[in-house]
Amino acid sequence: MTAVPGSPSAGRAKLADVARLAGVSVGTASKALTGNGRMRPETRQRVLAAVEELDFRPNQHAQSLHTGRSWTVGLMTTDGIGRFSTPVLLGAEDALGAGKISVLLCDTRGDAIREQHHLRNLMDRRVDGIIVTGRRTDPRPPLKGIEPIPTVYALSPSTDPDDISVVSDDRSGAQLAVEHLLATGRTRIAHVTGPAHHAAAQDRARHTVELLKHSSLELATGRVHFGEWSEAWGRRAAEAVLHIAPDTDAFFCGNDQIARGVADTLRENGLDVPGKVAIVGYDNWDIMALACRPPLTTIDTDLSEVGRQAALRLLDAIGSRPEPGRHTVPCRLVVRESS
Amino acid sequence: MTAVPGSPSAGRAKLADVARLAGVSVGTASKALTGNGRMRPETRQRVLAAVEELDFRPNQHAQSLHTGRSWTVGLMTTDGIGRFSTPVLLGAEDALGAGKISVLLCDTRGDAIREQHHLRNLMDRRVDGIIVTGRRTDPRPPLKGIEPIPTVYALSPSTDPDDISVVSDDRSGAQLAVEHLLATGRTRIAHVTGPAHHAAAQDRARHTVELLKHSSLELATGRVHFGEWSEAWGRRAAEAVLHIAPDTDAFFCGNDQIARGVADTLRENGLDVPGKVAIVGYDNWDIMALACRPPLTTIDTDLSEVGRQAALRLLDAIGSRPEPGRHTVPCRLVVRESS
DNA sequence: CCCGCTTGGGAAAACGTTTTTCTGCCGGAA
DNA sequence: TTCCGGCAGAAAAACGTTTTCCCAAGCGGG
Repeated sequence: MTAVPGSPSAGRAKLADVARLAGVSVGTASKALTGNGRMRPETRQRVLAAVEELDFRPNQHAQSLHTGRSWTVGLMTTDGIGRFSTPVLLGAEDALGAGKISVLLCDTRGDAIREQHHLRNLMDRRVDGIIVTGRRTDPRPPLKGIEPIPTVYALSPSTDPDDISVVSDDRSGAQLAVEHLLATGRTRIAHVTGPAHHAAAQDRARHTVELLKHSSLELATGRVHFGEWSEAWGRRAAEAVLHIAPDTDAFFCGNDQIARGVADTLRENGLDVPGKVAIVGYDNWDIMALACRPPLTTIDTDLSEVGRQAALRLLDAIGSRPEPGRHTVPCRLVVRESS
Repeated sequence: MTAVPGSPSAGRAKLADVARLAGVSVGTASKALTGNGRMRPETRQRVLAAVEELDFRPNQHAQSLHTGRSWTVGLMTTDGIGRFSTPVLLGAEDALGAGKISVLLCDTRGDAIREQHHLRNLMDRRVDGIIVTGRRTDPRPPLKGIEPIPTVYALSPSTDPDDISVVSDDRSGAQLAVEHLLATGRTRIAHVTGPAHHAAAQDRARHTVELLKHSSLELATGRVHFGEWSEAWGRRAAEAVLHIAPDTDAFFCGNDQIARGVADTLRENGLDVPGKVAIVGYDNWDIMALACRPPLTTIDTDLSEVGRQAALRLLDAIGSRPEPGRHTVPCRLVVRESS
C-alpha cells in the first residue's frame, strides 16, 4: 500500500504524521512534545492539536534507543512470589507506576543460574534499575556483574553495607508488642517463634529479651522457644510453656500462625483469652489474624511500605542521588481481641 | 573521549565493534548472528568469536525498533496479586521466561481508570501480547481498544466467547470430590460454599448436585449452603447442617477455609473425622489444608498450570495460530487425612 | 543604515540494529 | 575466450525518535 502524499501513513501515527498535519518539521514537533527548545506558543498548540487529532503516541523503542533509558525497572524475587514478597512487589509497582515506569517481573526461585539468566536479560533490556526482594529477612549476597545499574534490596538486605537496602524494623515490632503487653498489665511473657537460624526469629527474640530487661523482667519460661513458623509448633509450644510456667499471662509469637496455634491450645485448655492470657502475633496476615479465635492482636510489618520505599529510593538512585545503607520501615501495632 | 580508530568504542560493545574485530561489515555480522543470509562458515565463526571476546549483547531497543517486536508481554492482574493470581502469574512467567520473553506486571486493583492507563502504557511499549487475570472465576468484560494485540484471559474468562480464555475446570473438581466421597462409602453429603453470586460457588454447587443425581442421591440437607469464603462461615454452617441432618457423613466445601471451619466445629462436637464424617475442601491452599486438624483432603485447582497454558496459548496467538474459546485445566484430587 | 543579537524553525546527524540491494569475483559452460 | 549465474560480503536504507547545529528573519542600538 502506498500512502497518499500528505496523508498519514497506514497504521499508528508517527511523529512525521503529526509534523505534517501541524505544518512543521519533525524536529520541531519533537521539541513541542518534550518541551525542549524555544518556539511560538501558537506553533506548539498546533502540534499538540495534531497529536490529539491523530491520537499520536511516541514509539518507546525509538525513544529508548536514543535516550538510553527504558523507563523500566526489574523486580527480581528470589523465592517465588509468596506471602511476603507480594505486598513488597505491589508497593513497588504502585510507587513506580505512578510515573511512567513499568515493572519487569523476574522469579528466580532461589536458583542462582536462573538469577544470572534474568540478570542478563534485564541488562539486555537496559533497565533503569533493579529491585531485589526475597522471602526471608536474612541478608543475601549482592547481585554480581551489574556495575552500572542502580539496585535496591527490599526485605532481604544485601550483605554489602554500601548497597541500598530497605527492611522492616524488627526492633520496632518487638518494642510495640512488649510495650503493649506491659501496658495491659502483663509481666510473665513467653516468646514462641520460628527457627533459630532465621534472622527474623533471632532478631525479634533478641530485642524482646532486651526490652524486657529494660523493665527488669525476664521471659516467663526463662528462654526463647525456637521452633517452626507453623500452627502445629504453636500448639506444641503452648503446651510446653503451660507446663514449665503455668502462671504465664502473655504469649508474644514470632508470627501469626504460631499465635493461632497458641490460641487454639489455650482455648482447648480452658484458658480465657484475653482474660487470663494475652496473645500478640506478628505479620498481621489477615487470613490468620481474623480467623483466629479470638481475632489476633498482631504486629503489622507494613511490607507494602517497604516496597514503596524501595521504589522511591531506587528512583533516587537512578537520579544519581543514592543513599546507601540499610533503611528501616517501622511496624505498626494492630489491636484486636486477643490482648 | 575519542575512541582510537580500530578499537572498540567505550562502554558496551556494539555490533560495529564486533564487525570491526571480525574484519567484516556490520550487515554481515548481523547475518552471522541472526542466521539469515548465506556466508562462509569460517566467516561466521570469526564473528562468533568476536562476539564472545567482546561479550557483545545486542541492544534490544534497536532490535525492537526495527522488528516491531518487543519480546515482552503484559500481565494485567485486576485484583491485586492475591492468592489466586499469584500461581497463575508464576506459571505464566515460567512458560514465557523459558523463551526470551519477559513479563511486564500491571496491577489495576479493580479500577477501570487504572486499567485503561496500564493498557495505554502496554500499547506504547508495543508488547507482543497481554494476559489478563483476576481473582474471581466470574467472567469479565474484554479489554477495550487493543484490536491488534493478542490477548488471553486466565482464571477470569472473557465474556466474549471469541476471546481466548483459560480457566480451571470446576466440573472436574466437583466430580473428583463427589466420586472420592462416594468411593469411600459416603452417601449423605452436605455442600457448604461461598456467596451465591460468585460463579465459583454457583458452578461447583450445580455440578455437585448434578453428579449426585447421577447416583440417585441428593444433598444431605436438601440444599446448598451458600455463605462466605471464611472459616467462621464454615463453623456456623457445620452447626446448621448437624442440626438439620445429624446423619450427614461428609462435607464437600467450596474452599479450604470453609472446610477448616467445618473441621473445627466437628472436632469440638466430638465427631470423629474421618471416622464418622469426611471432609473435602477446595483449592489445596497448603497453609490451610495442612494446618487443618486433620490435614485436609482437597481439590487442587492447578492454577500454575492455568498460567502456563495461558502463556502457551498466548504464544500461539502471537504466532498467529490463535485458538479462540474457553479452555479448561482439570483439577486434581489431593487425599490427606480428612477423608 | 548597517551590524550583531535573539528567536523560531528546518535540516541533518545521531541511536544500534535488521534487511534489502548492490558489487565484485569465481567457476563453469558455450 | 566470453558470458552468465551464483555467492560472499559490502553498502545503504530503513525503524521513529531526540538533539545538535544552522539559517533566516526581525529588531534594537550605534
